[in-house]
Amino acid sequence: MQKRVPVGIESAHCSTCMMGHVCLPTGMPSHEIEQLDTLVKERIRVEKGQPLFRQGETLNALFGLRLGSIKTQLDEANGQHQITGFFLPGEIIGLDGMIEGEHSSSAIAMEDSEVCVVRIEDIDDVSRYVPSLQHQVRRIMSKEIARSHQVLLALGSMRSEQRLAAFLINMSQRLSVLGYSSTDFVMRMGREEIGNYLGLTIETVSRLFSRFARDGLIRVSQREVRILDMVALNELVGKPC
Amino acid sequence: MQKRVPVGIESAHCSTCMMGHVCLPTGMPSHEIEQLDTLVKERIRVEKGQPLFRQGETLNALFGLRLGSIKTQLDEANGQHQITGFFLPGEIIGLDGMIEGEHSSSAIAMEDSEVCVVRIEDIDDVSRYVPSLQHQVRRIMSKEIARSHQVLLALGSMRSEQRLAAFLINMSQRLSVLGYSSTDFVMRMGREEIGNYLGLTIETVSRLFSRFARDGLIRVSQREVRILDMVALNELVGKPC
DNA sequence: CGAGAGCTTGAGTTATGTCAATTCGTGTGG
DNA sequence: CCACACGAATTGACATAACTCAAGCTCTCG
Repeated sequence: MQKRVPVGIESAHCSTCMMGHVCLPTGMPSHEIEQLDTLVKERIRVEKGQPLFRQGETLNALFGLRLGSIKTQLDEANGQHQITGFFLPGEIIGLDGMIEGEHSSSAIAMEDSEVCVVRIEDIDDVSRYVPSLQHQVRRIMSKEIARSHQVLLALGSMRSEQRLAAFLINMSQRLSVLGYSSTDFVMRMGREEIGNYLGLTIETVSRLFSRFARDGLIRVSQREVRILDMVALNELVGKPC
Repeated sequence: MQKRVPVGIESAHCSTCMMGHVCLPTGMPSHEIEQLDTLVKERIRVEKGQPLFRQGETLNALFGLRLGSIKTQLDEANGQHQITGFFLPGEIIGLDGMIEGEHSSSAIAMEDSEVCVVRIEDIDDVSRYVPSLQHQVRRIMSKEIARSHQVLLALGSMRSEQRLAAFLINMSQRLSVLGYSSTDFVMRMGREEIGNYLGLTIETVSRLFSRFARDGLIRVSQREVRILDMVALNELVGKPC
């Protein structure tokens, strides 16, 4: 069985896609969204653990996550890596590395996933008659910059418990936008991945989950989380020292 | 005296600008660069310590740094802040926050500086007849994403000495592109700012400078640095543990 | 020349990492 | 269906990198 498989394109139209309201077309008027329908010519299924793309590969497309979850990471020469983002359905992957036509990070599926392929040159074509598409792309890139600055803030100026609290709040918010419960969810990533992302060891992450649970902030069992005291979590992040 | 002053626009043409080769027009053919000459209608001088813009202000332009140096930072409710970038001449500021038309960070001059103002709507106008301008903007935004991911890597997975080494290497490289010596330069930021940026305290940064000097990697006096052993610095970053 | 900001250095504390042992959970094969 | 095996998570004891607090130094600028 292949690891990275094109799938039928029958319903690959932005105008009819369930994710439209949280994906690339967010906020565009419906008559313009229809004009995006030529944009996605291909969809790809990626198996859990397999790469959507690898750092250094040639880049000619963006990917809209339709289903599943994907992490991006910088791979270092010494075999280490730093996770730079966890992506949920509706989010766009591959925005870095539009530089010299080469991906500057790797993207790996955390569960069986499916992405819409949006080729860069098609973006240019379509935006000739849908100028607002340019705005959308800029908006999304800008959002990615702002997002990574937020992570920077966490890694640069928060203590471990604040980082994890911020992480949980962030997951909660993004999942609730997708229509899931904001208090009750399953994390798609393991402790090690959380630790790597937050610049902490797996043991520290584990201890923090236990402590949060003991203090009544959350209930946690493996990857299932229930947030019991969102107010306290927010206070933890907002009021340091 | 005003803190943020428009200056004469006499030579504000990208085609004749000294910074052209490292700024927005990088890599564009000269006949297209000429078409950018309508893009910059205004230049602004910002005094040392003064903001070019503040987090939350309305955004309608990007800024190309012409002269001086500027830092960007996220301001937190509690008065703290996290520096997210140090910018040198030729670099573009204001790429985050193209989201909801609001700056998501503040930009503050670290010395008397001067920026070219590029209004967003002018970008859209001009790119109608200079399509490659879109590519440039995407390229620059992409680069900013990749850059912040690199910082993320530093904060997430490097020890203090590696972070400082990476910082020095990065400064060295960027300055040499600007035509300055890559081994001998003056840092525009103080110890506190370096510490904030790298997620370290001022004392740790100071001790690291002393240690690097003692070990013969650099010579340092206040903000003047001379890199003596670039190889060792690179090894420090590349080969952890 | 004096004052203040910025930097350095030392001594002691602490948050987080490291190492190691144990438990839990899930999937596999007998 | 059970038992085993393996990876993931937890927990404890200990080590240490980095922080905090504090004192003193050194530029710079007025």
